[in-house]
Amino acid sequence: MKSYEHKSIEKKWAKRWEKDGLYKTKDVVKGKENFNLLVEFPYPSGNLHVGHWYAFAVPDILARFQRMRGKNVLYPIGFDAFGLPAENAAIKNKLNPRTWTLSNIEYMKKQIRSMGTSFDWSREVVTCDPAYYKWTQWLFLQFFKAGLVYRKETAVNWCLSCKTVLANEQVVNGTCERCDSEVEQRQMLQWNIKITDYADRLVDDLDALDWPKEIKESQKNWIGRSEGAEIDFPLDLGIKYKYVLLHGFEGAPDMPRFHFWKEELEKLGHEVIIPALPDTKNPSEEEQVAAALAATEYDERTVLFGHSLGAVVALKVLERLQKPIGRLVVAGGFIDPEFKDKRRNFEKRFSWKFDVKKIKSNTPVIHVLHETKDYGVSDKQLQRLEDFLGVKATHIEGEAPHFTGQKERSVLMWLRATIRVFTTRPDTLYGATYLVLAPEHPLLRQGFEGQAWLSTLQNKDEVKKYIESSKKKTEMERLALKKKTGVQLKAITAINPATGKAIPVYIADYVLGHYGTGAVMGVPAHDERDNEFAKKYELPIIEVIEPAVTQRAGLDAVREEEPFTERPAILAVVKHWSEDTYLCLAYKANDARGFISGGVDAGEDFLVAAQREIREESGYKNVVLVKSLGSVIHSKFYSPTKQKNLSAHFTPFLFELKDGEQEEVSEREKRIQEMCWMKKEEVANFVNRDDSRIAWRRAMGMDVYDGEGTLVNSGDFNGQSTESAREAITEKLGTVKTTYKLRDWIVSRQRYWGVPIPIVHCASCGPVAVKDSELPVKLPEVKDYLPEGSGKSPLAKAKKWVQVKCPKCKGKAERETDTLDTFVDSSWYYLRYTDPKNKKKFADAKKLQSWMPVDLYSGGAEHTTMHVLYSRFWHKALFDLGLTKEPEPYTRRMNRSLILGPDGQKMSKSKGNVIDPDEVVGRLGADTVRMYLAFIGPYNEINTYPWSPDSVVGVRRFLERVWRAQEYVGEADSPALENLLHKTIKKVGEDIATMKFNTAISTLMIFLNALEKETLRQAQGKKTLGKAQWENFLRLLAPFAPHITEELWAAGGQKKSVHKTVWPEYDASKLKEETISIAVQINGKTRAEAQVSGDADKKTLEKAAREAAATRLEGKKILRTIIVTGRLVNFVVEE
RNA sequence: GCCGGAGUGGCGGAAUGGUAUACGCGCACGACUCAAAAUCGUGUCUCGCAAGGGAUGAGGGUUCGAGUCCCUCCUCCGGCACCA
Repeated sequence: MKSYEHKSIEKKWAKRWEKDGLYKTKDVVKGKENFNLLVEFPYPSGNLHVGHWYAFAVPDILARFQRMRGKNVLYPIGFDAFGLPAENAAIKNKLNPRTWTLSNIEYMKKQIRSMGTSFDWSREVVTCDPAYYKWTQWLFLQFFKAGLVYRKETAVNWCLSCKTVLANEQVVNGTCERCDSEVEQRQMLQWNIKITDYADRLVDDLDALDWPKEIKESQKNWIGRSEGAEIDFPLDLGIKYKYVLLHGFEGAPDMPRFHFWKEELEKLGHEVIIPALPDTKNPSEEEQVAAALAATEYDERTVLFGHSLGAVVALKVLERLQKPIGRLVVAGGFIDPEFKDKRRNFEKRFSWKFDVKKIKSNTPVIHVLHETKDYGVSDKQLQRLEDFLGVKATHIEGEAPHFTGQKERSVLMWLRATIRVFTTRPDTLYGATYLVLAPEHPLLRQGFEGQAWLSTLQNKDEVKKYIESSKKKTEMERLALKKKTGVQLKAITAINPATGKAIPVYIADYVLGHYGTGAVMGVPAHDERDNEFAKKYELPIIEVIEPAVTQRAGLDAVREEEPFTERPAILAVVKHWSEDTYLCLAYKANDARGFISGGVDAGEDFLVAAQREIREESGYKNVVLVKSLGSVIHSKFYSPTKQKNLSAHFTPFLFELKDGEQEEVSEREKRIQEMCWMKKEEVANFVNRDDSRIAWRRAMGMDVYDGEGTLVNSGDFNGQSTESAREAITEKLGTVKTTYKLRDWIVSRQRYWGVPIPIVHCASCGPVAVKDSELPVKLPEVKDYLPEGSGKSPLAKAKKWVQVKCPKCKGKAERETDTLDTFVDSSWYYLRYTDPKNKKKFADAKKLQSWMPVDLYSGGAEHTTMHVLYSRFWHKALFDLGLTKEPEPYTRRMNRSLILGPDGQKMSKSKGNVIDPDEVVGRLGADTVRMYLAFIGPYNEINTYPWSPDSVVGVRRFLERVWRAQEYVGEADSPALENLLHKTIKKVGEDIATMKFNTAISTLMIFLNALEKETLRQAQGKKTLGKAQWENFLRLLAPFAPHITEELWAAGGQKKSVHKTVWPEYDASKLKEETISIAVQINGKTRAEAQVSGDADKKTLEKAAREAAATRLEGKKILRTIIVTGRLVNFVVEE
């Protein structure tokens, strides 16, 4: 027999398999079920590392196993070939990024082939291939046409030294990943994809997926959905206006919305006039304008508002005034009678002629509000209005179409200055004692919508300075300086809509501009951050929630269905007279630990009651009240001593003992609880009752209670639970709103080496999609790949390429020069695998259907919230467009572990701990490396495994012993090994299916150990193993070590590849052992063993066990005997 | 801080609520050898001479029986992080 020479064996079979097309996958095979196994395709960095082996070679075991189990398996591979490293290398070495990338791919393909993986290379996908990115562009345009893509001024990371935009992942701790220099936030026009439209579905659809919990959780976390309310706080700017509100066609001054606006404006001290316009069912210009003019005097403090036809009247009024007013607001207005739904009878009674010059000279500010679902006013009409007034309309979703709801709050917002806040705790509204705006808040923007709202601001310079300084603050500084800073907007106050009270307004950078509305209400009593801020700026802290806790676990958990006994009570934190210790009680009946507490008798003073309780429970007589510990703490629990549910309302106090004078505590009290003095730092851990914990935190002055409870100081809502108050207060004073942490996906990259965005900019048509027939828009050749300092992509340097004709109007136009984020490329590559060569479609629908969804997707944990989330979104969007048939792309997702260097550190060149797989493969063989990586630990759990150069040798030894074992193969099956073989077949199959490759391998090792023992020792080297047994063993080993098994298989005379054979079946009848050893336990502890036959019944087991433990059972009374067939007998005896 | 995961020999790890430490590495001793390597054999949680006892991060609970289920705490790892 030759020795095991892995090099020649592996080379030989790799060649043969490829020649035979062993792994070519057909889309449909009759009688076979399809199985789509996906691994993340690699970036062609140029060199394969151990991580790649772990990612590709280990799942290959499953792919091979499933094939042997009769599945038609798709195991594809490709390259994620666009991206920065190529461009950086190109800049550095003056190469073409394409050349660099393609040669890397060639090299890596060779390396990947050395793994012995069963990839179907005929389906290879390369994202930088125009044949691929044609469809990336096409899919992007489908989204563009569906309105999922938009351009927006977005804050981007700008590296001051590289003079380019960086992706978030390239910003590490606020500095540039490459050059370590400062990164600044800049506003730039960027292409965005509306992933936030899918936020809800991306969260909700997770429930139905068979994914590990941690992956689902981190996606949920990342999306960060929170439900709450938006509440409007009107501003009092110190100026009183006169509002003239003009109603529309068929309207009247007493319509609910006019009533609402009037009421709200009057609350702020403004004057409101709503003239009744005549002949409202049959209106004429002359009559209506005259009525409006007669209603009042118009001057610079007048705010003129017109709704619908009222807007036309308002414009006419302005035409005739002698002096200007303060402001004009129109909602649902128009200047011509061409409505999109129907004609109106006033069409001919108005002139539809306006003196725009006059109008504009009579008002310094014009606001045009357009309702997004307006049924009458058409886009064309709106456009004409905008053009006419020279003002861009503000698009708002009203309460009802055309702003006809009962309370049109959004209109009100534009009538008066309003700050809208988002909160998840509307129940704490009465405790809002100030407002805070983010420095980026639109109200603060210079010349905000032309409004002079901040004209009365007293400390303009200070505010400006603060805004400037926070803009300059880098992310790093913001993180480092966690202390809250802010500046008050002086002479401006907001009105708390619940209390009607004036509260101060601040700007502070602890409020984020991009989350919620960019403004928050400060509730210092119930929010830690607000509390910190309020303390610093000495703002009032008003408690509006009394904590309410319910004991849910343990012996004092409330008993369901039993009634509660209400009782007023006290809770006393008592400090030692000389030491820094506190009196705690441990209740004997229920393991509860807390402070002294007790009921207050009818008519009894709370302080007196507290002193009485201290005396009764501890015996101490002389106490002094230090302070009251705030509001009542409501607590529901079960009292074992009283044997009933209690609903206690504790008034908490802090006392200090004057001295140690103590009287004897009654026997009854001693039975109930034990008293002890705990050191200050130990109390928090010792006390386990929630009510006592709250009291303790208050005693230590660190309580900001943000839990549930009962409302106080909240007007009509007093006494309600926080839960119901959230709904009730939102209903009355706000609107329900859900916000997300997830932001839209910015896909613009000002980089060369990516997919060109297939859009053309035309001066008259705006951004226009490139025609399908013109796709792909190929990357132009440029001289150098350095980004321009201006933030333009290097594509802009291809001047000729940029100049095109507009696909719509054929006029002069320019190509978009940004490229797409590479996450776009990888958002759909798994779809292309199903039909990689299709020239007419991104993939054929039938082929998609035969392979999608992916059965198992294995990849790195770092992609959980990026690639995996993006591609789920992408797939859902395609689903909505009817391009895919299923709403989720991946049935199962699995995150892979990380392979560390031998020193337990992450492998890196600088640490010198990098394992070169090519070297190890050369020395020990691909089979050894594959198998070692599979053996290192469970593949379906996330962990970190150091590469162990010693352990890898262990696997090599195993394969060498397998090689030698061919010598033991005779003709007749070994009866001694038959049972074990069938057990091995069962276990290995089960373990591979659940990706526990490590235990599958150990099972194979156990079989080989037994085989050697049997052959070498029992049979002294005779050929004991049957040929059939040996071939079964080889088939079990084949998915792990494909080369050596193929060689041994062929050496045994087989012509067909072992990888084309079927997985062995086990014979259930052969799994049973003749004799087994069972455990004999006494009181649950193993004390002896007994040998019984494999099918022994309970009686036999008990008899054998009694004999085995006879001496130990002597003189003991057996109370119970528990018999578990095939396992153990447990005697429960008297101690 | 919040969310998630995990703590078992010297190391990677194994164990449907049922004989804890399978399998592999390492180590020790032995065989083979002039010798070494390779290979093979034996042993290898801990206390104890033994009989026995103890141990799965710590403490408690449920159970005939807990590494596994429940509660409290500690430590480590991952993610998010002023998200209102």
